[in-house]
Amino acid sequence: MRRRTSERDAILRVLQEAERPLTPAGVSDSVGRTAHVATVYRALDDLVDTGLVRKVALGGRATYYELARSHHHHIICTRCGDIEDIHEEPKKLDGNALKQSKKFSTITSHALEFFGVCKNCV
Amino acid sequence: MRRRTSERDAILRVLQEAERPLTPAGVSDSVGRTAHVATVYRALDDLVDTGLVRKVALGGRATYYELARSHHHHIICTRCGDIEDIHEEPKKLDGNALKQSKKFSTITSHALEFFGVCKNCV
DNA sequence: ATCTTTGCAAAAGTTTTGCATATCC
DNA sequence: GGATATGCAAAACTTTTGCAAAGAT
Repeated sequence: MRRRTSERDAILRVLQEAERPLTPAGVSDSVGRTAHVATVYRALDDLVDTGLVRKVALGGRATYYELARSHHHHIICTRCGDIEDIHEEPKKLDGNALKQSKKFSTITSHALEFFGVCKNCV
Repeated sequence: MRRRTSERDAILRVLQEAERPLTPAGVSDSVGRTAHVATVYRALDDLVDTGLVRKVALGGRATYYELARSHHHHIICTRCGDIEDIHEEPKKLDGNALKQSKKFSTITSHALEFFGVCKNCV
């Protein structure tokens, strides 16, 4: 069984209040000494397993995590790093991909990230 | 100016012969002592700038690189790690995303990765 | 009481950097 | 010759792990 602890509550709260995906280090900074970095890593892994949190690969050196709210993707500004949410129809994407695939019969998830220069940085 | 060296040639050759994206460590293993790991990192960065190579975020702890051939994405098997190429119409994706965005007026690139279980692993 | 989670500290893995030397043009 | 790239070694990060102590059910 999985247990509820004050550390995990704090980590979830941080993710809820963040308006953008956070790295484990970012989460750790926000929770301060409430939870050790190692705990943040372990808790994030568990939360991903649980389905409450999603792992986001934005291409930087670290991994990002965000609360698993409604299905969406991101546009990332390659100059300032600003991030905006983009909503897509996942079924259409997955269906098109599956139609082309010879090796796969099921797609369980997908990641779609856009990169550009935001209006502030142009 | 950017210079052509035997190390970069070797690195490009490795990427050409690979049928899947490679990590810097993977490239380094393949080129052997022809190029130092630090050289691989620097060369890959330059090759990305040049546009010959693309950076691929597959969600693992390391970054992957592949030759920038025709525009495509990947399906990754979450059990065995097998990878298959998927071709999409980038303009349609980017156009839809841009239509929704308030902060961005240009999209320079995007990354789309699918995850599933391949037929061998089912 | 038992099983899970935490903190700490150490290790493993990834990426970056300074500097002297070698290489390219 | 002058600018750029390389190797090496060290440093900076990111992530994982073993273990004893603390906490949850």
